[in-house]
Amino acid sequence: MMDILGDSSSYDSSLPWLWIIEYLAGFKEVDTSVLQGRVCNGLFYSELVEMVPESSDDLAKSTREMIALRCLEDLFDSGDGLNKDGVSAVDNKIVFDLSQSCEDVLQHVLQEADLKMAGPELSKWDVHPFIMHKRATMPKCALQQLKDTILEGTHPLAASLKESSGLMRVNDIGRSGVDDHNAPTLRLDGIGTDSMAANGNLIPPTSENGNGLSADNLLNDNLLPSKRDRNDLTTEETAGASDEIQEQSDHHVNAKKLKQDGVCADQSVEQISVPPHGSELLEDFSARVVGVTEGEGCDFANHSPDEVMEESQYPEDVHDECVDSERPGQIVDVNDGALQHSEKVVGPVVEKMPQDTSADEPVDKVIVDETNVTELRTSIGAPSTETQRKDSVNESKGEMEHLSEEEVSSDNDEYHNERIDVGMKKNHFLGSQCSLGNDTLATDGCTEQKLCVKCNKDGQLLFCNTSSCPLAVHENCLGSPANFDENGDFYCPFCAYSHAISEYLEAKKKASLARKELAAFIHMGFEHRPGEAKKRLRRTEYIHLEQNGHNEIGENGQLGVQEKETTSQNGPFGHEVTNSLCQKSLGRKRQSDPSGSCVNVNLPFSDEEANVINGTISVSNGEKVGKEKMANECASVGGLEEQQQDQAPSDPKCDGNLSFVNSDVSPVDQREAEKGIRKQDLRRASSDLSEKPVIALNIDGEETSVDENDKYIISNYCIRFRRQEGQYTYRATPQLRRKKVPWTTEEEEILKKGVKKFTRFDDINIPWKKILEFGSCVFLSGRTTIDLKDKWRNMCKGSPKSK
DNA sequence: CTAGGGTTACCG
DNA sequence: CGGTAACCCTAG
Repeated sequence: MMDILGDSSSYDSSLPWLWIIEYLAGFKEVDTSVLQGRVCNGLFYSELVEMVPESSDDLAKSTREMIALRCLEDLFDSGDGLNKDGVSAVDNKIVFDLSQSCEDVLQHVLQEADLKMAGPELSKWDVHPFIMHKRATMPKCALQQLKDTILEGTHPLAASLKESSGLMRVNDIGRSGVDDHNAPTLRLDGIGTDSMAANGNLIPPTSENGNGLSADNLLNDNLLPSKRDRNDLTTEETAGASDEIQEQSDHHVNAKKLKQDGVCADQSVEQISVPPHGSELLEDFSARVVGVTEGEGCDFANHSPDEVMEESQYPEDVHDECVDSERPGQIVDVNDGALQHSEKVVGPVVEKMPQDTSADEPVDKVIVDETNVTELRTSIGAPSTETQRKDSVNESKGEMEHLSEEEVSSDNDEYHNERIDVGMKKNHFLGSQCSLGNDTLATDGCTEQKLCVKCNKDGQLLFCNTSSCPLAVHENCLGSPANFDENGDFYCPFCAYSHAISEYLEAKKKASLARKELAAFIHMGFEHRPGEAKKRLRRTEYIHLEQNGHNEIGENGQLGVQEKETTSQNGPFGHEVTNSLCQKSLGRKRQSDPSGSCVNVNLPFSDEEANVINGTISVSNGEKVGKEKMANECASVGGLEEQQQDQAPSDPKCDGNLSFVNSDVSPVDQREAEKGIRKQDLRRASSDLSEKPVIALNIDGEETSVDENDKYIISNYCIRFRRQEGQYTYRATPQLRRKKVPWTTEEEEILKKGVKKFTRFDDINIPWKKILEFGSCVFLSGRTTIDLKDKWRNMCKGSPKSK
């Protein structure tokens, strides 16, 4: 027998075998990183096989395939797509040892999918449907059976395996009377937080695995919210099933801990059945319920009706992101295992639905469940991905494609979530309607018995035409006209809605593509008349800086498209364009060739001047840091801008068009702009680089000089810039000077108070920072400690007594 | 982080 | 053009 788990002969009882078994048996999405270097144990595997001799072949085969698929998934989860050598790429990506021994299988799988032929173009979107399909066709009963055998403990090797796998810990501790024979239950009964922590096997050893993952990390970081959510479900339900006070206490302790992550531990089962994030939960639910309740039902496709539907209907959308985010936290822990039990008790079978854990935007408004769901979602939806989303501005690459995808992705997230919600709602619905008896099979039974899911009565029923949807309902019970497609097939409201979302997403993609093409078209237009465009740009004093090879207004006058759709009041091409460009442009400055090539700068003054100025620009490493901050801040100016939107410069021509705003640096004092660059002082001159009129180009490339109003905004821009310049480290490159921002009387007052408050009579230094914080609510946002100091100095000059 | 000298913008 | 407020730069 091939030792697919590696060839290490060491028998480390602390290895997380539980995870491995869970993973293998249930296609669990284990966080494989924690298994790195720990999965080699030939003895263990041999024993496993020995315990299930009749299925050992299947075990080996399916295990290898599962692992290979997992490798494939991991690879594509990274978004890299396949390299020319898919397998080697996988090897690089998949760090845990299992992959090594599955190379041949993976190779085979790849060939089967003809993936290698696709090469670099192959995207994970192409792969996931295949993977899911592949999985659906693979048996997993052998592993499930294996686990069962271990847990039953009748086999001579069961004891040792039980212990080394970690199964014993959860199985032996607090097995309750409601255990199901066929479904070895991993329970948390009697295991409080402390005992869990003490149970080394339940949580991967921290230091040993080399991942730096602590138990807490695993619980709090690796486990995704919904996973924890489910844990809560588990514990809560279990508590409910037991009268042991201690047990409940432990559960609550556990729940409390988990709750810290924004999970409401007090959610009822029903509430939990519609979790905020849903995806992982669904995944696990699905897999587990199948494994446990269906016994020999090894057909993955049979497990979750909608899964197949989703599979077929949303192959692209569903799988691209669904695995992405579920992976990091997928760990089979005790709670995880305990869920099996809970599910059996509870009943509702949560189907696998398209997953989208990257959905950082809670879709409260579309949540189909009642009560606390919205709150749940809100509390959980954001954490890990929120920042990523926010980073979109900073990481704006100026690539149309990039942004488009991002935009679509963002939007899709919402609808992925929505679909998840629909699916969950469906399950919840089915569960609540059919599983009055605490049996997950009740759901199936309900539909199999051809009873209306609404009234539980038979009669003239409409059956959802989605292949795997079990829903049957009386037309009268629908509450609205039945949905029939063009073929006259009925689709239940859940499937109909899911399908509608799918179509919507598809349309979104098309729109995005169309816009991309439009951008390309525009780009081409300028390419064909570079001179004209260039002239225009010069005439309008448009400053262009090149970055990363992405053109906005290129040196040739090319107009690349930088757009970022926003939902701001300004519509799709509002301020974010400005911000993005602003940020980008600064980035360009940072990256501009120190040699002073002026090619990327279309300055509003003569070439000579430009050259002179450029010659003075040198970018030191140290400066990069400072400017990096500036760039970031520039992006953040958006917040300010939003606040000022009512006053924000606008030009009718820009509305609805692709607007290109010279926000390269800060906008501007119009008067200064009129003066142009006439000072010989290089410092001033280079500062003035930024003080050009804001120019907006409409889609035709016509420049539109933005209204010169609103110095306030400008001032704030400048202030913000300066603020980020930070601590005035040495700057080789002259910086723009901030606009003057007069002190308000309120500011002066708070300054006085602050000085009084924080300065002792004999103090030599005044803690301006504290004072700034003290009066932060009054001080204008751009004020710095230096400003305070200077202002105080001036105040003292004018009125020495004030101090 | 702060102090203090220097610089710039603005206004009368 | 000078005064002043605000900002900039550098040293410690």
